[in-house]
Amino acid sequence: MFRFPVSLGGSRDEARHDQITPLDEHRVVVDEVDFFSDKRDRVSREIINEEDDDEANKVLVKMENSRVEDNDRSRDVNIGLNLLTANTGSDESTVDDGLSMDMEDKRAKIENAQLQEELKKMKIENQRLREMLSQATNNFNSLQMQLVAVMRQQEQRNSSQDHLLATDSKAEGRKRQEMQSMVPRQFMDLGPSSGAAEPDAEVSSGERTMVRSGSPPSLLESSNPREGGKRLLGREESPESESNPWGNPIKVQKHNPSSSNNNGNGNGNVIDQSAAEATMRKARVSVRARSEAPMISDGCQWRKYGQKMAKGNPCPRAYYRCTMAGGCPVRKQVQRCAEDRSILITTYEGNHNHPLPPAAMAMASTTTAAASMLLSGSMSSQDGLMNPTNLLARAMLPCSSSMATISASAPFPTITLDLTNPSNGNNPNMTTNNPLMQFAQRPGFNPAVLPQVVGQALYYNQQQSKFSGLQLPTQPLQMAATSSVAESVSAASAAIASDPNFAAALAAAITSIINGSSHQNNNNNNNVATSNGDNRQ
DNA sequence: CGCCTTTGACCGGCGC
DNA sequence: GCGCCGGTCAAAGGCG
Repeated sequence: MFRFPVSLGGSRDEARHDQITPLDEHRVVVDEVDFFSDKRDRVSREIINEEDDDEANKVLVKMENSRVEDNDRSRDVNIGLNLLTANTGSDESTVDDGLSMDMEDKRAKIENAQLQEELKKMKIENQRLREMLSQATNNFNSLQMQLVAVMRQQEQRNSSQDHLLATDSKAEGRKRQEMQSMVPRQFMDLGPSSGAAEPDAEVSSGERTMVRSGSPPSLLESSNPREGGKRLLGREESPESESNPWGNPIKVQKHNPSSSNNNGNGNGNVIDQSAAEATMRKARVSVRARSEAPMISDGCQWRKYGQKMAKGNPCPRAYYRCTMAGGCPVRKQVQRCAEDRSILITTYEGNHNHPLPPAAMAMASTTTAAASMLLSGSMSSQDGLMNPTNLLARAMLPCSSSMATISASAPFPTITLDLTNPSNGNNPNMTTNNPLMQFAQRPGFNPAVLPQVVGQALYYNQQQSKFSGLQLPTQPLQMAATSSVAESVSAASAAIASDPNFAAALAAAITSIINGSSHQNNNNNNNVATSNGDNRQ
């Protein structure tokens, strides 16, 4: 299972060999691999599915030939399919010279029937692999972030060790090492790969959700049964049993008053991880977008389960939960902005525990990335988590003064992605200067796409902020900023992989980030606070 | 009939 | 302890 990220991110052909070789149905595999290519291939397959069998074969051959330049395996399969038909004809003509045309027709019909069955099998297999791809893509994005975080921590640890040798006592250095080494474990435990790689192993008999829905564990929840114990069976897993589904971190601390100070004893890490997981469930991604529609379309199916009048806002707040799979913990709140009712504020919580359609992948990745980011902040310091200086000034602000913010006033960590016009911004031309904003305001833009990129970029920058700003306070800010830019590009690349249509605008945005990085160190964060003003939860 | 929305009630957290 | 508030539940009704 851990191969999925590698295969998706690296050489595609090698990955195919790894996974395909054991299989006998090489035809199917090639077509499935083509699934991974892009939407164009998907459209091609849909066309194929609508064709008659003979026609389908022709079209299929045509499509594979079109990809021969970059895919030798396609050629192999293509040849295989042709040989199947050609050999049949040639055999009959050479060996069975005396056979009548009826016999040939019968054989041809049999061949057609066989091909038909094979096509059906291929379709089923394609469907299955498409779901696997969705899962793997999601896992890949999260794993990639975790890997980079772990690698950077390793670097930071090395540098901090040097620094500590000169300044700190040995005991202090050991303590810091312990604190730092804790975070990567947390990341890995929280990673989606663990849940996706061994979903069955993670399912405990007491997990009502798993039993009920039969779907694989959530990317985040997958780690809960292992570490969290009973308290982690929140409402997202058993909605009827408890009232607080996401386990307020404060509450966790109440229940575990010695949590953060117990690193010394054996339970310290477990308790910290529990608190972090609770924080994870509380992590929110809020999207502000101009929309006349009651909801932005994010590819998921939602069911409204409540509506409340929020204080200070004449517009009611609607509560939705994901209904794409039973027991899915993902919920969202939709509310119009009090100041500008054309702005729709959609807040997402939780992570899906089921395969997602491609259209929904963006938001799922966003929530995962955001939760990881917020968790990582809470692991080291709530100050670091809530301090927008660390997070936003280093990558986002050069591009947009109000595009993404961390809410310090909300009772739980919230990332706000502002895709609206900079009504509160200082630069009225930002809409035209900011590539992301340009993309966000193009017709047909799905606001759900942008958060994926921003969330991942924020994650990386938050990581950088945490390590440089909090654990290594003496490190020059310039260094952190430079590094964070590179990682923003890395995070953005992952997003491109999942949404090719966004590549152009994103590339421009990243360029903007990089170009602006030289100025960002001196930027103040007034815009952050301003844009965050109406982010009330 | 099943699914969805609506809406009042309920519950827990939090501040005073 | 009390009240406020956010979040959720669940009954009732609508809709296809």
